[in-house]
Amino acid sequence: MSTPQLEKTYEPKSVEDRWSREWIARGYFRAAVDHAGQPYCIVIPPPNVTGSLHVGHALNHSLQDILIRWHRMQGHNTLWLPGTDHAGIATQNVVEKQLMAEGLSRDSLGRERFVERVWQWKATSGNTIINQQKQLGESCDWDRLRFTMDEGLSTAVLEVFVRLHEDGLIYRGERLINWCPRCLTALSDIEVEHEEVRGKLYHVKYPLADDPHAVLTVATTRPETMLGDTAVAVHPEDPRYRHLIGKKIRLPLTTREIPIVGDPILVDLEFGTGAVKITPAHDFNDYEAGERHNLPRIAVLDHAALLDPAGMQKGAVETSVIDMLRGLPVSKARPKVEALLREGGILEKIDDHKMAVGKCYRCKTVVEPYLSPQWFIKIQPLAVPAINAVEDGRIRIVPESWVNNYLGWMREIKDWCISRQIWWGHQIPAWYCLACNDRQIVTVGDRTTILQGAKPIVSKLAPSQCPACGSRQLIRDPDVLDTWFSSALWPFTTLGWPNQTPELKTYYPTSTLVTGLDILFFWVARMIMMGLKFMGEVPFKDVYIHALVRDAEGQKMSKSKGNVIDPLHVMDQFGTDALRFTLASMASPGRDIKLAEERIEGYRNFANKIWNVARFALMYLSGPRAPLPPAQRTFPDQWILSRLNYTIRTVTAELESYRFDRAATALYQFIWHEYCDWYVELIKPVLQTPDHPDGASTRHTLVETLETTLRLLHPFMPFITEEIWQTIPHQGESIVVQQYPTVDQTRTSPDAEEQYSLLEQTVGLVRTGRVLLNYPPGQQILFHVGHDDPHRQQRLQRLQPHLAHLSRGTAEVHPATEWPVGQRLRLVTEGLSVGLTVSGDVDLKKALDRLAKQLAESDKESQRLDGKLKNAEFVSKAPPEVITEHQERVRTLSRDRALLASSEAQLRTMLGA
RNA sequence: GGGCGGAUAGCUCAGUUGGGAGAGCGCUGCCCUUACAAGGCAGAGGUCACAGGUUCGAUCCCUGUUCCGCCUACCA
Repeated sequence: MSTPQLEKTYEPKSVEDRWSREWIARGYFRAAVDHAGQPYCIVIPPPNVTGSLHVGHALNHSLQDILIRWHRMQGHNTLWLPGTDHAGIATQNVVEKQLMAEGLSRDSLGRERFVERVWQWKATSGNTIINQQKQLGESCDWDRLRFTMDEGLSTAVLEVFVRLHEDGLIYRGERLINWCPRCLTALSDIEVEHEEVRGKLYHVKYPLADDPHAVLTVATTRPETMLGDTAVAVHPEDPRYRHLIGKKIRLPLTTREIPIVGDPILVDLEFGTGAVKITPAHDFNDYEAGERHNLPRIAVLDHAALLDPAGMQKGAVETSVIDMLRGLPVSKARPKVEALLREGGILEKIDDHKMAVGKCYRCKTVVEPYLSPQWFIKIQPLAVPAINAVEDGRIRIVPESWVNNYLGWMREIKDWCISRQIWWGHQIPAWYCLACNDRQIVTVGDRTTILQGAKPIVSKLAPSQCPACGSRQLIRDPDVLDTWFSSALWPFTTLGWPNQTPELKTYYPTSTLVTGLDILFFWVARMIMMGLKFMGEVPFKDVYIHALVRDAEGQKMSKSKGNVIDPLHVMDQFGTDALRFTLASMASPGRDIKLAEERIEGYRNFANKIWNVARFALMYLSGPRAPLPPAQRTFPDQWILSRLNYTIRTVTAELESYRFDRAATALYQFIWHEYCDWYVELIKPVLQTPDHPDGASTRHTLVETLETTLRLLHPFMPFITEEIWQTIPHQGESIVVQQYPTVDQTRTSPDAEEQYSLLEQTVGLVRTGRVLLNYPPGQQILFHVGHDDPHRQQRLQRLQPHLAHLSRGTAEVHPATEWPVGQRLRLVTEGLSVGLTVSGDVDLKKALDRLAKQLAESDKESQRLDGKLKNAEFVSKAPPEVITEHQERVRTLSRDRALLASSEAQLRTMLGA
């Protein structure tokens, strides 16, 4: 009988390519509503269509694939739904860069041709990450691949927009919003990254209007915005200034006078000078203060964050100043203003000052508060149900520590600015009648602005005429929606909503959402709000939040730092399974992952270990195999089955609580240190003896355990498990669709486990003795073993052949008191004695050191325990079982001690002789 | 400013009802023993950040301190 041969080392590359194609071709990942089993569905966090697989994706996707493969094997009706996100700003940037290289620009093409161009780009480059995902072995239903700009999803976006508008939850208005002067678009609050910088605090003396010699000194970090000041605020209870409230300031560099107002919210008595300038058009706090005091808003910066002559004119800035500053960016204007103030003798001082600046999360340009008409979602009515869903447990966030984070954010959530001034995305379904809005629609050059107050006609389809005046002259709102608007709908639009599809009925609510912390607010919170609003049900039951992947030093990976670990490179070098297993094993909750290549290499070695133990099994598999009931099998077989059962229980329980790290550790421990290190060594004598009476049963256990273990491991290491599984005896066509192992109590054997503990302890002692006496590993030795406890003494008797084999020698099993007289080294632990014959002239120094050390440790421990037992309070208050345990330990220690001491004495005699 | 998380072996991290401190990697020594040198065996290495408190007993529970990380915030 010929058995298949495996190469000596595992070569992942060809195996992975072959199986990732084959699995898809055979349709194993395809879901169908009429499949048997309870539905289990995950929608993938759609990566940017511009993206390529980075290690964060690798982690995120590996964990999802583990969950999905696990549930598929458990017989669930499993759907993992893949897709990509159109990533408005990012994608537009990519294509614009391409155009620039061709000497073209977005504006030169015009909107329609530009959008066409982006679609072209998507058709050629948009599948990069999808192909890489397949390489990672992701078992998504690829036939259901979705894109946020698909026709179906786009219809859903229109539906949602119109319904929210009808419900009064979407409105348009002029507000101060975050504006990226490079992307030339609005951003939502959470698209702004705050970064602490060292800035300066300028103290500027503002003269009073009715007494130019009296001044009020204000403190500001942005002196150039003073041109748009419309008031100065002091605290109404500030004895220094409160008499000034109601008076006026002559605003320097302008010809304006502005009022002094009292504002307890804006002003902090302790900070700066206690007087604050108010610039409602360029600062969020000032904007609100302006509302409270009915102040005008004067914008002195334009949409590119350049000093705007028109704005300055409106602000009555002195003509010479306007000429000096016109068209300058803030960075250049600030020193000029500073110089002007200094010349005017009104710059009191400049202090160093720590402050936070907001930057665009896409391009890192400093974001400006910018006054402009935008679309918003009134968020409070959506947030309340989303808070409830988490509070009452309909949604479980894992790890739980993020719950408060979520709730805190949701309770203070502000209206969501959803309009973006870009071209790539879902264009807002709103039209304006030119006739009715002639005063609100202004065209300057080729730039049309729809001012606040214009009346939009919101509709899924383009209206043919104005319902008010019947005019057919309509223009569409040029803005597109925030990308997160469509991804907030992802869990139900991907399943066919707004159509009531069978998929929607079967798989919604989805089971688990796996994501990184960074998009908890961007995405998760919004999906919950939208899911509850439009489906009336939570979008998923569990949210598992995993860590961030950092480099080995704990630094965030970034291209500019050059410390990125490229998952594709790593997969190429060490194998995909090794990478996946590494990421899973490091996914401990609440801790970031510091990824070093050595770790991946370590798990590459693990894969190789599995490969080789499979080779071993194949090598000895010829011959009959007999499946006896567990109780009738040999001790090693009973033991490994018991351990296997324990491992199945552990892995399953850990996966149920999303402890991928502990599940991975359990698998590693079992496979390497129990199956390979001990079980395989224990059964070698049987396998290597032709026609051994236990041969048939042992071969069966060997392969049964291996096969079960492969299934247990498959979600973590899909490729190698499939490859090996195919070569060993198995039923079925692929491990992908086999049943996940379940606990079987008949496999558990406490007796075999006890037997094993004694074996391990004994063999360990003999091997230690070997090293102490410098006996080479290959040399056969004679040794005695005995135990104080008669029950264990009997066990040793039964273990005799295993002891002899694993210790490479001849084992004499007798109670220590009956050992024949002779020169030997005796090692003792917990009542177990092992004696190695000392022959020839060996160096006994190492052995003596070891005995001395153990004696010292034993004494120390005895003293500690004695101390506790002599403590009356301990004896009276500690639970009885703890006390007896302590007493037992003291007894054992003193018996061990006596034997060790006699052994030491004997060695000394031998040395002296 | 507020909130959260972390501090355990040289490094990365486990440690779930408080009672003898663990793993992986690295390191040291001995071995090419026919599954595997990407390996085997043995071993060294830890006042569990610091200070108090609760308890018979604390790595674990409580309080405070220090250091690090993250999130969040309108000190101009």
